[in-house]
Amino acid sequence: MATTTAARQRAQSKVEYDAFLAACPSRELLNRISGKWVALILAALGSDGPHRPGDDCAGEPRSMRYSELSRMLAGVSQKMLTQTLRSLERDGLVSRAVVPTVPITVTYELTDLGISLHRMIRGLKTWAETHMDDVIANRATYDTRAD
Amino acid sequence: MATTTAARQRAQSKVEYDAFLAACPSRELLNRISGKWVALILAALGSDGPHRPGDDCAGEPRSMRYSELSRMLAGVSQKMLTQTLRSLERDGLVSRAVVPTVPITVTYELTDLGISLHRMIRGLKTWAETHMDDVIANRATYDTRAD
DNA sequence: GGAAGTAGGCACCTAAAAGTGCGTAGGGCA
DNA sequence: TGCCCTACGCACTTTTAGGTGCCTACTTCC
Repeated sequence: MATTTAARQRAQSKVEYDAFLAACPSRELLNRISGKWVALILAALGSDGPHRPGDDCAGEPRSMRYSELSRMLAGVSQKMLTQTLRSLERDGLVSRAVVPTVPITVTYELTDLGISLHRMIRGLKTWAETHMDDVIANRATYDTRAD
Repeated sequence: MATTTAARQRAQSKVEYDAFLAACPSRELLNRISGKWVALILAALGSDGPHRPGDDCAGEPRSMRYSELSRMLAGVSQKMLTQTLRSLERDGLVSRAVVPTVPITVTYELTDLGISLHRMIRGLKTWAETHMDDVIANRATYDTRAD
């Protein structure tokens, strides 16, 4: 007995929509880069370090060691750094190289795909720097208005 | 007694780094757009609906009603739709207008700032569509290699 | 010979985001 | 006359990203 035909219809389209969402490349990209440390690592390997406020951050991509990254991204835990680097390596965005020096060291570097992504993120950063002030301002007026 | 001087040094830089992160505009932008429904709502109001696979999605921004959005984004719960719309309105990215028709209706529309953000997200979407396949492929090879 | 660096692994815990379910108040409609 | 529509609000639960702490083996330095 079809007590609720409209509801049934909606449930169906919801299932389809969820399936669509799961396969959506934009969605996956957002999931990929919205991790707390992903953008930071990409920025560090792309040589626009967050600790130089003055420069315009157009450095060459370079390779960095695990401990070097750990010091640069001062707030990151070892677990999260390892985890994030692994997932980035898995996706072919960074490459990992073990160097058999006296104490063994590991270096990480952006791949071509990673460099491409890093450039896109730089565009995102540009938008943020030019427009986020407006957003913050709007937020403030909205909050005071709601008093 | 300074048992661990290096550790103390790291703790200090961690605090500074965390403070830096909290104020970073790029970080805030990522937090803003990485919400599950944010990009979908922006896309819907910007008229590149996710359900038209063929077109190149260069439509005009248009205003939509709450229920219209709710049907288009079939998977969204009413709570999340309201919550996300509110936060977008708070940030000045969409505008809300109550229309006193027979049953009261509410329409939402992109502001100029919202349109600007939407254009940037479209660039992100372009990157995703051209490169995410590679990422998925890399992921697959990595996983099989790790067997 | 204990501290510190080398690059992590493993288990548990927390806090925030998202989902679920129920209620509203007024009206249309079969 | 009892259900559905409008656009939500509120309380509860689930999921998961991220954090904390403790462990490894080996080596060098003081």
